[in-house]
Amino acid sequence: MSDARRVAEVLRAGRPGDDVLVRGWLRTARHAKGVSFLEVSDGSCFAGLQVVADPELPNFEAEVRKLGTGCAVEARGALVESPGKGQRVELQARELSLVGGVDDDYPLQKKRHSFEFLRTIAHLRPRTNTFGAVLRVRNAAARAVHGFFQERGFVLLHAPIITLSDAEGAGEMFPVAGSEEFFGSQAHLTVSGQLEAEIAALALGQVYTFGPTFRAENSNTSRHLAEFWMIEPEMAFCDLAGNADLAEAFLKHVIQQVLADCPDDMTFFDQRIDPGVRERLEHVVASEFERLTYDEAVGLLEGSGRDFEFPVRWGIDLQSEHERWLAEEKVGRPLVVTDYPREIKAFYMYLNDDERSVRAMDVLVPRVGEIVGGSQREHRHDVLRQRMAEAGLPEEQYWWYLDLRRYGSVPHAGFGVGFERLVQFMTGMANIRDVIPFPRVPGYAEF
RNA sequence: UCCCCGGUAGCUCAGCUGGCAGAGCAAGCGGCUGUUAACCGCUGGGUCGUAGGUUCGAGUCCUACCCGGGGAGCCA
Repeated sequence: MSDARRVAEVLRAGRPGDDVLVRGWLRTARHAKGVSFLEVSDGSCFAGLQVVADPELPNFEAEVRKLGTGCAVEARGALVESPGKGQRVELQARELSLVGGVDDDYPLQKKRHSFEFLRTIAHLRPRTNTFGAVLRVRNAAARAVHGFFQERGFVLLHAPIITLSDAEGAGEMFPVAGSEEFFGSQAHLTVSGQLEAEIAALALGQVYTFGPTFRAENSNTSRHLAEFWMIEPEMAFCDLAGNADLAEAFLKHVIQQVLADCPDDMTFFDQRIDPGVRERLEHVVASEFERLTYDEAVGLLEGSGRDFEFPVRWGIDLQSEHERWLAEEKVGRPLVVTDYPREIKAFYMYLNDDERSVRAMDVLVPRVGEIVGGSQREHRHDVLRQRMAEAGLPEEQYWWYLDLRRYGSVPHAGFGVGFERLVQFMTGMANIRDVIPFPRVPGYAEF
């Protein structure tokens, strides 16, 4: 049984005089004439613990003096108040042993690396300040996602990853090799758990999925991945307004939790990655989200006096430049745009009485644009059949989806959130490939 | 997939109208009584993304391809 303590706990609660054992990896080693300073990080928090080693150690000359960045060490000794600046306490080593050395071609240096380079060494980048912080924030966000839904009585649904159904409109799918022989039909990796979530919502009332999804789209951008994690709540007896309210509460809850759980990591993002990100997040938590219909949004855009690359007229889908103008300049806070033209949205969205718009919604936030997309679903059997016919979809393939509209159908609604987009928004990281441990993008699936 | 920019030492980059391949950091060695991305000195380190082409001569000019970045489309 180990009596080792985690650096986060030692820095928070350690008292001078404590006898402490820590284990971790050296961020940096500073060797002066008769003393060595080792910064030991174990990943438990942003900061490392300064370990002081002096010549009394039996292995001082033979081992300690040769320690460098990346070495795995184990240090035991007394915690003392630090006479130097930069840390409250430090560990005066009584025993210091090298657990694993590093070859001299260790690629991580005690200096800034480009994120492009770090991606090529994804097996080592979690040891950097930035990726340690990203992974801790990602963890806190995932915990907050489950916490939000669990507190409200939502049931977690494990949607299938291999699927025969083609969730229309979501994008290109990865085919599963050998699926024809094995399953008797061509199967693909899922692009969305929404249709299965609807099944569960119409039995359990309120459910959510939180799992990997896959898009074979040839998208080369800083906001797209071929494999990403998506959160999809689905609620029975719920309309579009209730859906928007849930999305607003959800975003505020997750952001608030991350700010509370990861203050040091957020300070780093605020100072070094994206100045102002913390204030932006606090603003989102504090503000009421604006609600606009698509008609109103188009009216505002047309009256903006701005010369957009893509001209605005009723019927177009809103472009990135339009979304950002609305969120950043016109409204200055998150907003929910609802009731889009039927032609630009999916077949399963509820058709409004005007018959030209559907009950779709997008949540737009400053800097990122669309972060949540959802809708009230079409629950009327005859209307859904007609919409599928217009979209050219075969009823045979969606027999069970149509069945749900014949047996106890109720109004229901839900939305989807890309988890990495959310982490991007919260950390201010510019490229989505740098907020997932092992990014999959066109031409690249290493690690 | 489209438009623009880039690829030179382990990393970050400089290299002019074509003419001997450079710096800082890292690494190795040495020095320095308490450092904070410590500091000082010395040494080693190159298929200039790949393949063709032009030229007496190509890191530099041309073509194709690969990879990366920014933007766009698609979307989450």
